Amino acid sequence: MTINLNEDSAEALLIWFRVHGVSYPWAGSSDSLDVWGIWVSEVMLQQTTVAAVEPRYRSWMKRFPSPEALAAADEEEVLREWEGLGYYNRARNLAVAVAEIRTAYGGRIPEEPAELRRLPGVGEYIAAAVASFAFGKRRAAIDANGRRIAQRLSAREIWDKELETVFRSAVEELMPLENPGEMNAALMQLGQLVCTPRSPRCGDCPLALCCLARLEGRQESIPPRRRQEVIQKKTRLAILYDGGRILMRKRMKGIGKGLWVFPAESEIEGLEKWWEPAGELSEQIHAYTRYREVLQPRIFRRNDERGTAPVIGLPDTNFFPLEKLQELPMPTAYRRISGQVPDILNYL
DNA sequence: AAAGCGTGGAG
DNA sequence: TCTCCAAGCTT
Repeated sequence: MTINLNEDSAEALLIWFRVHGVSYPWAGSSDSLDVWGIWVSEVMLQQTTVAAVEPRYRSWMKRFPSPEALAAADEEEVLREWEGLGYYNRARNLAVAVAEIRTAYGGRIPEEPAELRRLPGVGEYIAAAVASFAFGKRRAAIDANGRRIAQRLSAREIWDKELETVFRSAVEELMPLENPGEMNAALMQLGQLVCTPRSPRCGDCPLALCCLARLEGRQESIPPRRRQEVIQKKTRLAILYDGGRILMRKRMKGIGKGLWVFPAESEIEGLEKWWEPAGELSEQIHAYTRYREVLQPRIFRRNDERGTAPVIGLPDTNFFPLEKLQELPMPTAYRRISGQVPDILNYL
């Protein structure tokens, strides 16, 4: 197997990057290395688009400008700040990692990839990215962009250990001694702007001449599309309103762990006995991994205000005053629902 | 080691 | 509207 990367193509790539590359807020300059910001950006950017990350990165760095600031925050607030980005374990891992850094490294973020790699939430990619961007190490950070580029350069339909080894050593060999991270950034942005998953702009590509997929006209079909079926679900939600407070449930495991949600009607013990429907809110779609769930929220109020307290029969729940919902981390679909609740209450 | 983990933007 | 998939990691 071959990858036709040489000094000339690497040079062409870097020149392309300097002309067409985009500078993001997390790009540390050589004189003001912001290690923390680079790390945060890498975590946010995993499986998440640059467009979605940019505004959230700014607010996160404002609230948690240093590892210490994050280490001092409680989980609820950390998740609230992460809300909307998804994959909430990333935020939890980051919080655990900064706590470890405080105790094991005296608050100093380690420079060596092997040490970074031991922190929770830091895998091969992020370790290499931080080491190269923040500390100038010659380590290839290979992400989805890099894999796609490698597959197209070599016209291989599968990404395997062999291709990884060949590509990694080729990249690391060509990384300049001065600012080697620029090579990683160049590859990623090439994948983002030119060597895109669909309709790659080969006419603008500095590597077009050494690309086998392009040579064979197979750039559109490498890598092959993956397709998986979407499972449809429909869930009725119970928004229980009692004495100015709303019932919420905290998810303790699985999807949305640590986030607060409105319980499903089916989860409430004796719903008809204690509660009466008082209005409907508009449906919301909660799409996650391979599910597409339609949420149908209904407001309920106590059918007998003077009776004994109703049985909820559901653990990890609590009634919160309306203003408090603002502070609870929720999945975004539930956040949209919570935004409608005050309007409905005006009619009660 | 295959599957779980969220969401929004782009086409 | 619908499909694809993104600067991955963990178990």
